[in-house]
Amino acid sequence: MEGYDHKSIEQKWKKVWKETELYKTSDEVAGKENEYVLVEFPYPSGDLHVGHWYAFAITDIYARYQRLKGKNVLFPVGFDAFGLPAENAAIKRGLNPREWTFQNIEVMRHQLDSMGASFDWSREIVSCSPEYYKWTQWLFIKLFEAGLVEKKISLVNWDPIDKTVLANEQVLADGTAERSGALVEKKEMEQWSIKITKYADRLIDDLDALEWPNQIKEAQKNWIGRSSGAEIDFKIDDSDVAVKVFTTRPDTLFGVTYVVLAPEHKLVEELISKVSNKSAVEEYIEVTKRKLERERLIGVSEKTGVVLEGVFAINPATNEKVPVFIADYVLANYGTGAVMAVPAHDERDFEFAEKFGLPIKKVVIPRFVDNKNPHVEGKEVVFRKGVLVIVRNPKTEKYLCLEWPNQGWTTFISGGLEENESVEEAAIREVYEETGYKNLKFIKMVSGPVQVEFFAAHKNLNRISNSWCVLCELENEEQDEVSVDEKNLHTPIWLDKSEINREKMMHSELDYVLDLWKSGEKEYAGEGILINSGEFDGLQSEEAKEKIVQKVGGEMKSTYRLRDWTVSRQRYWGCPIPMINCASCGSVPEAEENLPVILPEISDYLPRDDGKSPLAKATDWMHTKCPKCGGDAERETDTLDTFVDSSWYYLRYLDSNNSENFSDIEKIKKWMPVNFYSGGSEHTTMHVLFARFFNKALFDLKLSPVSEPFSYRLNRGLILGPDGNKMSKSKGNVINPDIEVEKLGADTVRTYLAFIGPYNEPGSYPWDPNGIVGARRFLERIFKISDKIVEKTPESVEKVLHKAIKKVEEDMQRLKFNTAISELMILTNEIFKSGISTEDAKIVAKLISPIAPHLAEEMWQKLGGVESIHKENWPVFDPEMLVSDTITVPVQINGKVRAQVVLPSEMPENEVRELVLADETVQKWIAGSEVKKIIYIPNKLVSIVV
RNA sequence: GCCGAGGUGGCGGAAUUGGUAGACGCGCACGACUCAAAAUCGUGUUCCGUAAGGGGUGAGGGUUCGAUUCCCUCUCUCGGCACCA
Repeated sequence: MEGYDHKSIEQKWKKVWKETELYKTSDEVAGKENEYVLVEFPYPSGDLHVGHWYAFAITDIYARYQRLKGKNVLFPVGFDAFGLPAENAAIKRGLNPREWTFQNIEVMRHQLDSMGASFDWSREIVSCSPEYYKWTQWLFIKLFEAGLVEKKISLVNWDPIDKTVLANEQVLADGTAERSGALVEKKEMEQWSIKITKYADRLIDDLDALEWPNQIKEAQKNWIGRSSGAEIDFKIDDSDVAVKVFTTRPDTLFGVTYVVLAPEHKLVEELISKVSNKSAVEEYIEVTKRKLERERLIGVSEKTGVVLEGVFAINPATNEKVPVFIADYVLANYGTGAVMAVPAHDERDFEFAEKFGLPIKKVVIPRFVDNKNPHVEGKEVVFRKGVLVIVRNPKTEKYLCLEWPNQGWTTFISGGLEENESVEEAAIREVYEETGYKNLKFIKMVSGPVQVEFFAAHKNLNRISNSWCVLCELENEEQDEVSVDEKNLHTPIWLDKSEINREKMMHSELDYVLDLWKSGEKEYAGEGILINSGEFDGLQSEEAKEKIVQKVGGEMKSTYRLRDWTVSRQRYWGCPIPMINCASCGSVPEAEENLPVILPEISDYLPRDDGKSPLAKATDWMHTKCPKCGGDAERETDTLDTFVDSSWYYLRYLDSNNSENFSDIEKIKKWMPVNFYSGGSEHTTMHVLFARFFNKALFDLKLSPVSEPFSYRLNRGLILGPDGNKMSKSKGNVINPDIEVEKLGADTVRTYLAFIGPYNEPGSYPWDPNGIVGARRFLERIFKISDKIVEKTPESVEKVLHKAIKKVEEDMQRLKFNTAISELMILTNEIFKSGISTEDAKIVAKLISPIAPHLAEEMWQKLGGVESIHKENWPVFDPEMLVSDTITVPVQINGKVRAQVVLPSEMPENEVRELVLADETVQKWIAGSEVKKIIYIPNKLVSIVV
């Protein structure tokens, strides 16, 4: 028979599929469930790279599988066609951005077509077409009417290269622009902004119900960055103003020793008249202003700041006056722009306090529950103040410990404080009582109190002990006899520092104490038990938080890292913001009947340094009438961030040709939410978050029937160059899929990419030029199955076939296309050994059809199929075929596989034991030893212990 | 620093509930076919060892008849967040 000619096969079937409109999807098919399979629509850069293939062709496998499983599958495609590259090409090469874009789209349509993907092209959308952006504008106005859009002067991210404002999401951690790489500047500009922060809580909380990969959910949570705490007012002494601070640790309020304002804080202006060091304060503000945002972010270096001399804030818990500083470690745009500083319990405050010599007041002590000696229920609970003594012998450099033979512990010496006794006195007394050493010198406190909860076995009671840790030195080794009681309990031993072993130490707090002993005392940022906090002493942090907030009249509140979404872009190639500025009416949306506000043709696309869009040059277009009062007015000349276009496109696919509405609610109801959404991980905190927000807002406006748009989201992996690096022209490691398709065929590229690794994990896989040859070889073997046709499928092949039906089905469902293909390879190898019947070969064609649709269709037709294979149903496996009469079971002896025995399946356990023990190899291994135990896991293995 | 995902042959990866670790593919080696090569087909391929046997899933410990899988400690890689109060 002739060889596998991918070119003619693929051309032939693509044509047939197109002519028969095989993939045109109805909104409803009787008896079929709808399944919406979506891939992020591509930007028409004009070049379909391997990444697009990985996105679309592999998702197509899933779409085709779902179709075979009897679902009515929608798999649409379109173009996210507004954006900077078009405009930059226009500027650089004198092209019209529209023409440039549509030319690219034309090229990409052909490339996308070459995949043989089951797109319903009749629903194609192009976001830069007026038919589409009319509805982007309409939805923008709906959000405006709902109070979710506002124009405000804000400090924005200005990209000096692209000369436009960027959303926070478009600025990288090092302060450079994601697109241009320019160092982003902060500018105050009047911008349109969408209030995504109003939805912050729902955007976090609704994630819980979604069955998405954890990484995506966590990344979104981190990005939104909710922290729960409280806002508390600190009155300024001798005035009627107050500083509102945000804190997550109201339980440390009694430990506040100063208050810090961000240099940009509004109150600073007001307070500056009162300070006696005005010039120093003004200078500091000037200096921090000049520091770039980036330095402030990454700098992390030395704490700087200046005190407002003569200004004091009043701690509402204690009524103490504390100094007020301004310092740039406090950020103006987070929380309230002011913090209460608790140096004892916050690392940054601690650093600052050390540098400025401010007092450090400890109000929380760590609390430990000793898991090795937990409280025993029913026993008395006794509280005490205690001491933990580390005794050093300066001559030997060894440390004194006690061995408790009955419990197997080694501990430091510890005990309770007696009435009117100081910690130091108690330490020296305890050492004397327990070891007889007479001459001890107190050296220092290793730690303040630490609370530990444990059961004191020798006293038969539960203890809660606040213990101080003390370091003492032995002045000489003079020693008295100790009491018999003490002697029976424990023996003193001297250990090297390195021998003091956490494992053997009695109480859990020792980990903490040992750390302090080594590194010295610093701030304790954890939660614990309150001390020095008046009526709240002894409470745990969690409980104290609410009570303290209540007492001082504060308010429990959350703040977010998430900022509102600035959507104005000072660029040409985008969706015009459909707003009109009227001198008398203010900002007014364009009347609905006048939509779309068409993007005018202009000749000069160059962005301007003054922060205005190139559209400001289209004066005819700009001058218009106010829709409200009819007076002269001007159009908004900024365009929308392209993320607005892509925040709703999945709804437009459902009704892409509707000229009366953005999308018909009845159609949306049929398809939403999207069942499967494949995209790039770079969009986790951008597009996916914006789209979720948008859809939620539309849900609240009753324009979308669901509050979450995507019931499953997958961040797909990355295909690297053959050298293991990210593909890039400069590295010369770019694989052009068009060339691979030409050489080996679309089916081969699909198979290879599906086989390269699991699709449901965002791994990165190098393109292996040999690997794709392997995929081609496999398809050639599939093609040659027609040479292996026999009258009746041999039983050995039949069994493998049914196993494959089951396994491929499972793997497709869980997106492990790599193992599905591996199973098909095993099946193919078996067929090559023994042959297969025509009818069963047709099943094989079905199994491969989602992966290699052209080849499968060709095979199907040659085997006598009439209709398209892609209209068939997934084969059903016969469970009978999966069980066999005999099974081979491994025999483990002492955990090692030593023999294989062949058993009839369903053999009773006692017979299995007999048979196994009689086995020759088993005999050899157990000869001379006594069989202690035999474990039989039916049909799995036998384990013998001797 | 916090949060998340990971670490398995020369390589990509498999092992779905604790049950024969390394499926399948690539590469490599040998063989068949060939004057020869390519293609194809076949055999082998975790490491050490001629073998018997032993070691082995980032490291160390634990639970278990049995651990890549569960628990503890540590380590490294990748991703998100980060002077975020």
